[in-house]
Amino acid sequence: MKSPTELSEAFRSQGRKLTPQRQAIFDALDGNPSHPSAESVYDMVRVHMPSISLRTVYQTLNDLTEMGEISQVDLGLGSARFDPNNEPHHHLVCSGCATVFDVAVEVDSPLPDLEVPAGLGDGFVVDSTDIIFRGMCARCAAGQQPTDLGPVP
Amino acid sequence: MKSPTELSEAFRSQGRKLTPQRQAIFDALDGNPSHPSAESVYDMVRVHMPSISLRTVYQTLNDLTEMGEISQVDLGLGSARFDPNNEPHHHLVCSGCATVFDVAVEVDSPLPDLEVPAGLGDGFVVDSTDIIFRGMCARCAAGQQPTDLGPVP
DNA sequence: TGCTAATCAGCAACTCTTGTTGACTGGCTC
DNA sequence: GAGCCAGTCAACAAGAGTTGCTGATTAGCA
Repeated sequence: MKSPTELSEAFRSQGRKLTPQRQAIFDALDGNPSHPSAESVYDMVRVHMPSISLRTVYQTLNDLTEMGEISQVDLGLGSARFDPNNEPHHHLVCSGCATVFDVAVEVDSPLPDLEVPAGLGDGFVVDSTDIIFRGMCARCAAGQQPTDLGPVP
Repeated sequence: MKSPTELSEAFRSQGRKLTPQRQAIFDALDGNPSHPSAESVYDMVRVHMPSISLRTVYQTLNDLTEMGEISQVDLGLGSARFDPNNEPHHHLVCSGCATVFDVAVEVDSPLPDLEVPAGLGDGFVVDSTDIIFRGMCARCAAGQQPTDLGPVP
């Protein structure tokens, strides 16, 4: 993801206005290795700006998603997660603490080998491939507390 | 998935009661190649049993999931989908009509090649791998109406 | 400084799902 | 067949997550 400064420029260059609320959200996302939910971003931003509303956080996250600066991923955790990592990657999801890890995996052009029920998926054009590895992170597997990143609600 | 008759037996053998509502739900799922949502199953069942409640459909689908007869998948479509296909498989999701197709894909032991940020996901034990191919089905890509299966809401 | 469109906060409402509750019923025993 | 009871039912409401609406506020520009 771009730095907060670069994001500010990108916002301005698109005719969007730069507000303190948005800057606070940029800061919260900057260098954040977790995959925060909107609620989680809201909590982080409220520390410095208690008056901000959850509505504004959703709006700004959606704006960033529209601009392609972050991506919205649904990992089946009940809420959408926002991912500042724009490199091609997939996800490890810990079923213990709901922490999400990025992971780089090469999947070699899977489509030619697809076995699709006749008449159903043939002719399907694949735009993107999401791979989600579910399991337990080392800490949870060891019965310890989740990593320092903690559960991202 | 088992046939409605086999499911009835399975229910009885587990001490669960067999009600007309449940049988109607078994029938709706039997041989259903789509990946219906609870609401969609509800609609199908209501054709023959208008008095059934959505609550009962959820309850029965969850019972079947608990019994391992069907599986619940979250494909980021806003609602859970129930998948009678118990064979190992992955999913094609059409972003046009939200139709879900089953697909058999071999992914060769991906973990050894994982590149996980140091200190984060190392030691992660993978239980299951979900692969979701997103794109357009042939009909939607051609700008036509969705397949006969129709949009599964 | 003043204007204007974009943005804000707050509220309500929406969708999906599940908890609660009192009434009903399938399956068992007698 | 009658009676019992755990399991199941429908209806209602509520919870979580998200978004639409609206009047007030504000960033950015001239």
